[in-house]
Amino acid sequence: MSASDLQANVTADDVAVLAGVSRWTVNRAFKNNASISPATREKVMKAAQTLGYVPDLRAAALASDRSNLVALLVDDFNNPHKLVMLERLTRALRKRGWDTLLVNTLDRDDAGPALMNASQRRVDATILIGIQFDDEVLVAAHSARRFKKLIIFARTSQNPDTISIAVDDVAATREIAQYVMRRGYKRPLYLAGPRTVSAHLSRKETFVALWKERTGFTPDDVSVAAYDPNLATEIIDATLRPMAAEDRPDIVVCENDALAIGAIDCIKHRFGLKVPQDIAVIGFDDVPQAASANYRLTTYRQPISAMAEYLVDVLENSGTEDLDKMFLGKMVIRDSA
Amino acid sequence: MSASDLQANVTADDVAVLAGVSRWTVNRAFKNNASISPATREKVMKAAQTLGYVPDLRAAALASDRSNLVALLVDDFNNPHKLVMLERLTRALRKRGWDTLLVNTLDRDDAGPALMNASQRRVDATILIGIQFDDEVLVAAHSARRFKKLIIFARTSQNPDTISIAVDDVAATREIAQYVMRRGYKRPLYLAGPRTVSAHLSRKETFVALWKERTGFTPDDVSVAAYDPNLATEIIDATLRPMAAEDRPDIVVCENDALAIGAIDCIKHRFGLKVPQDIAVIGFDDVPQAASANYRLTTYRQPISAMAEYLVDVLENSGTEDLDKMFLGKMVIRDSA
DNA sequence: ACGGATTTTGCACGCGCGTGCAAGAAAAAA
DNA sequence: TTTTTTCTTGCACGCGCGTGCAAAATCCGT
Repeated sequence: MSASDLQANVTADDVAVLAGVSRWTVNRAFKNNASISPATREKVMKAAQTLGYVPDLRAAALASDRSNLVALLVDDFNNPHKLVMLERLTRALRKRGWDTLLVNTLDRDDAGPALMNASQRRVDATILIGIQFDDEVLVAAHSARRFKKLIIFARTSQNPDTISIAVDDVAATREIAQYVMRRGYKRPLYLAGPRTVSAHLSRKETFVALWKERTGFTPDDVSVAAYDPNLATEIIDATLRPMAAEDRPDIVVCENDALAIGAIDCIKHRFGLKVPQDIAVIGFDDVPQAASANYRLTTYRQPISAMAEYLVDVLENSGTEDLDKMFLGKMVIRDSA
Repeated sequence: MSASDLQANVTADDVAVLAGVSRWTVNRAFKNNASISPATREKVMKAAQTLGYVPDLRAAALASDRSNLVALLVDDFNNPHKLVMLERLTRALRKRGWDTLLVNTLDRDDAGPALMNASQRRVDATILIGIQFDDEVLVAAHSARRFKKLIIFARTSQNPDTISIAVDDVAATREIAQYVMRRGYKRPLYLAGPRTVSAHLSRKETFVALWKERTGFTPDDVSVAAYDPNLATEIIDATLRPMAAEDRPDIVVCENDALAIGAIDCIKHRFGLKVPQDIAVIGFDDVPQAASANYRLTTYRQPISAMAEYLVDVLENSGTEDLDKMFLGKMVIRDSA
């Protein structure tokens, strides 16, 4: 075997021999705040380099019971906003030394198995970026003590065993509602996604309550089974089709941009109407394509990066205090409403 | 401690005691093809359930040197097609017992560290779903024997140390070129993404060569630094702006849908032209929004699911034969060309 | 009920590293 | 120089499970 031939499994012991130190010193050289002299560290690193050694994080996790690994459970890949969240989260996590296990919750009944999956990897935290997880699963999972931390990202949850990092939906919805009123819209239609257990805190309920309180009228609302633009297109079609032109809503307020985009497509292409002149549309999230010339969507931007950073703060925090946090986003006014 | 109180760290030993078997029998009960009698397995499983035990995959990976874990390196979250690939890959992997480590390659120089990251977790394979990785990094990484398998997904690579699972770009581009000619377009403009090392096999080069061979004319081409619709919008704007109307291309052939969508936005909203009447557009990938009423994009669909399934086949294959595979997709004709 | 074929179960050892402390070396103070 | 003080290094033990084989249990036909 020539000198340049690298072995498949180089361990810290091999490096130790070459560097003339103990195995523990080798591992210390790779730790950040370890007490080791610069000279030794350099010596070790050089030996490691020639041998092609990198520490084995499996063994480290096993020995220390800390994996620096989080599981990200995702159950909806139709919403383009998920890609944004994935990017921001993985970026914040990796920058600060955390790795991410991406778990696709295959279908509605797969949340349990997916959680168990994460549990078997002994991740330090499990993060939910979805909407279909019902609270019962969470309670069951957490009461089994299988998760050090269970974090609901970008969705509020009043489950006490859970840490929720999300935008303040009530404040956001209030801002949206005020904008809609201020612009003089009279007949809003609320387009919502799937109904979850905690629906009484949802954007739809808040909007409807607010509108009724201010105007005395209860606005219409419809919902679809998933945050899928195509479903939005179909339900708006089905809703507007039988209406006389003068009965139509003058604005469709959507729970998020995925729905708003589907709604706009429907309004423009199925009915040949103009947005916002005939029917305005307002979204939530500010997905990348909301800014495109085709949509120019008025929407509400969540501070995803700040939320992701806070999430890592939470991970690095070992305390037991209440870590829920609500963020404020801001409206992005474009041309659709 | 009450009976319903579950300990934090239940090990196979605990379950073994409760079930009255040995520790090894407990772990066998959780293995798929282990030789164990149904009765014992059930007994073990019941004990495991009451204790809330699940096997520790870290320890299993350490002991067996197989992790059933793959790393997915992604360097571009702008292209909506990535979300599709992520979904299909994680689905195929998880259905067949594999977990996924999602690694965000933060910037251009981060490919090396990202690879090392995966290496430290001792993943069974590393999958690249990006375009900016240059071959040198790959060669260096693989020659260090740090990866059991290095798979390039949805992009061809002629690197011999690498397994490439991709659509046959030459065949696909030929089909597209033939379609463009058959429809009578005369002045195509090719819109490409970032130039990689292996550019001589790329869609652009193939298209340009083919067009020249058939017509004698070399079509114009432009490229952008990332597969970002906004960049596509800008470059098309900059390209068309100074042209006399009669000099404009009659079709923009795009390396993928992300660019095509940006091109359409530009053509329609910056120039007020009609697609396809004034300028046609053709894409590649068939992203979800390509089907939307706004775009109705003619494009080429890759068989991502089949490719993902094949990828898992490759993972389960321990042989050393050449595992590269080219897939054929199919054109999806809509209204944009 | 018995001998052999087959299935099921138990176990010694190792996977590679962390923890926490104690011994040793180096630097600072006297 | 000697004594403290501070840094640096070494180490026993354990983390939870897999491997491969041998012992035990079960099965089958007769």
